[in-house]
Amino acid sequence: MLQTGDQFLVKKINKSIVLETIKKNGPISRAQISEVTGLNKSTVSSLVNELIQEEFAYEIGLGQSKGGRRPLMLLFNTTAGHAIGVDIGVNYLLAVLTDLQGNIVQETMLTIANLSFENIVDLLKQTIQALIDQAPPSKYGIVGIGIAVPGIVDEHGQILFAPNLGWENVDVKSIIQGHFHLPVTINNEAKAGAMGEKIFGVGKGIAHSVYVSLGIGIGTGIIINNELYKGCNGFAGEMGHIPIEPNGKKCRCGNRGCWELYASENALLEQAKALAIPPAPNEPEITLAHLVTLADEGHHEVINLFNQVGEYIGLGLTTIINTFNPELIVIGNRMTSAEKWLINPITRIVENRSLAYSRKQLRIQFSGLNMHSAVFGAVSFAIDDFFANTRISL
Amino acid sequence: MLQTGDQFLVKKINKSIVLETIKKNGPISRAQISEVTGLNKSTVSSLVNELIQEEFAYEIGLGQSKGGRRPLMLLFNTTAGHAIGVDIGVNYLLAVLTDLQGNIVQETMLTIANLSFENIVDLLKQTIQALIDQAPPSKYGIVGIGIAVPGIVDEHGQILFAPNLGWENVDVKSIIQGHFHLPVTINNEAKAGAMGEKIFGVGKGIAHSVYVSLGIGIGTGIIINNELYKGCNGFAGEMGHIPIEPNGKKCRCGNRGCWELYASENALLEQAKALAIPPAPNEPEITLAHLVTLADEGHHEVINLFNQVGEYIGLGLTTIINTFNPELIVIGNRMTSAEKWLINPITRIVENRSLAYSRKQLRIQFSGLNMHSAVFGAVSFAIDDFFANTRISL
DNA sequence: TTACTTTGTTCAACCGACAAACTAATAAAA
DNA sequence: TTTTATTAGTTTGTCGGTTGAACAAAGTAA
Repeated sequence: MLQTGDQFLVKKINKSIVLETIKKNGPISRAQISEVTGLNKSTVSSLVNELIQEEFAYEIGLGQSKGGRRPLMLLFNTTAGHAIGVDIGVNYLLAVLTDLQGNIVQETMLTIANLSFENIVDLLKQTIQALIDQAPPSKYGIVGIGIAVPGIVDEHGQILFAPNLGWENVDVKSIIQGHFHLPVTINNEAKAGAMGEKIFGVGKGIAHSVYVSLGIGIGTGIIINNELYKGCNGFAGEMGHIPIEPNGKKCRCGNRGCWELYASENALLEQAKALAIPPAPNEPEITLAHLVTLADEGHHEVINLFNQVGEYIGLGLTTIINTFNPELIVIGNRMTSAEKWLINPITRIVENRSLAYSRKQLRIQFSGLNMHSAVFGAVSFAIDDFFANTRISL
Repeated sequence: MLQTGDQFLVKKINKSIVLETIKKNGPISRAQISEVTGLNKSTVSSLVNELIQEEFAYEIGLGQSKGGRRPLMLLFNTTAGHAIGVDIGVNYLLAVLTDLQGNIVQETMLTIANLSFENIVDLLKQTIQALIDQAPPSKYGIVGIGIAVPGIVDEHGQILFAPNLGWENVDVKSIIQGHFHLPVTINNEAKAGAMGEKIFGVGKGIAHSVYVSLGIGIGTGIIINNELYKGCNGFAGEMGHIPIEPNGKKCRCGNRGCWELYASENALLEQAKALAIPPAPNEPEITLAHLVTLADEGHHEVINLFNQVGEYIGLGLTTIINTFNPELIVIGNRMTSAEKWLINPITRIVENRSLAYSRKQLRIQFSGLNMHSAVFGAVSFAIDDFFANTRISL
């Protein structure tokens, strides 16, 4: 059964447009909204009044006159409700409580010692409960919980495979939903990162972009027509496993020469070990942070290593550029900390290898969200779902 | 300015749904349409009557009773108008006149001897005029002209670069539009092929698919959410130039090791030449058809060659599968004639190298449209534009 | 013949967007 | 200061579209 049209659909569309306009351009008057959106003044007035009733917007006072009656300025009520986002990393758990515009109210970061499923679920429950307890009272309360995980998630939010956590076929969604009786969305970490950048980061307002999560492995989140592309089963964007070296190293995915074997943090560290580069004095193993320090100190081997890995990153980006002709590529996750040493080889390869046409309007940027892309994305899923579902019923 | 909602939008949506339902499920009664779409009986009745007035649908007679009054069956009026599609190949020009459902009324195929721009434009004009002259009279006449070209086309229909035709920055759209005073759409050959398969071929009804045009070079057309994805400047899908061998052969695009250097018809023929495989007795150069014949006759070297090229094809498909998680990959263009010798290495590589999750629901099919994918796609652009534009005014 | 179904139309009700007329508030000009 | 023009926001009536109920038409089954 297709989505047919009726007056409720019209109202939903227009009300969304009005709210989005207030969110984006606030403080803004009714008259300006009418001008910007093309909607009639009276339509805007009526919709705005409903939004005020529902506490999604409020009047902040009179604005500057432009030669006539002074406008009544409107603002989005960011604290009509709150949302929770969680990023389950391989050895950490980052959780935030935000208002409806993604402003962080409270944040928890903890290191995971015991990787067992039961332990992580317990930590999840405790952390989320703590955040819920700290949420200021509001009209809509906690509107939802978004969770990002480093693994393969299907279209129903089932976690099929998270190798770095040792999980297979686990239903975190039902567990958390059953425990808190709140809407829960589960998404792959790279997809969440893509949405985080799209809503709160450098991807704001950009229709077609690709987020590349360069972490222990590599994942990508693809934004097409302002929406996350999930593919027919939810598995789109597993570009960490595109073949880059046809006869390259064997990957546990079954393929050979996968991109992430050459361009991820893991790849970098393994090669550093192979070169017998010593770890920092007080650490047992070599770390990314230490490699950056060594490069900063002028360590030639390490600088070459970054060059080499950067070139492989650029090679994968070439595939992305020629395939998607995106307006923006955002590079996120742990490897952003080495931006300084990676940006040159990346741009060199991209400029030499990708199609000039597809590259014309392209920007490549490192995430500015400071490792919060995924958690912001998780939040944005929760908030989007809230608006998509609640507002229909009006 | 965003697309706001009003009653006209609602009507446009619903009328489209009704017409699509008739197209897809006809012969069908008003009552059945109401049931299938969820629209009210009276709404359906009123919209159907308008469609009949406009000659987009007609009543074909009474159907079988299901225990009550016999239904009046409706059919889409495929000949309310006609469309023209042209596929400009590297040495041929294929043009068709079809009805509104893509049924071919007339077809012209001619070989191009003189590749000069002026000559091809002349041929285009003559061929199109001949088809227009042969179109049966109808309410809407020729609704549009769609043209597919082997090259890079921007979002405005400008042909920026067609290496195999020797064209750069030519405005065929304005020329043809000015000459015939009909709407003209220009698209890349692979994008057209993708739409052709989506509307008239094996891709019918499939939301996410990728069409791979294996011809002299390689191009791809990406269907996402039932729509062609063009990217931010119209250049998406240039996957012939994704790097497959990082230190491979130099490509004229500036990159190295591009997919099309290893998996296209050209790649196949060049390697055949390198192996000194002799051409057919009466032909100056080796051809694909002849290689297929040799393979059929058991020529080991040629069979190995097909295996090798097929494996490279599979390698690129792996990238497509892991990136897009499509429901369907359609392989089209000239290399389809070697399906028999390519299908095995392709599936072997795909099964060994692509992610099992992403592959679960995947089908890989060779085009059944017999080299007509692109020309059908060109037609579908013309027809789609007609319905998108005409019907708004109602 | 009667009762029940299914199909398609008609008509009043409703809902939302819109345009025009209105009130309100202000700046600039006389 | 008064007048005029301008901008902001509300009110009112109209228009177009979907909907549901009632109805007529045309059938089946017992």
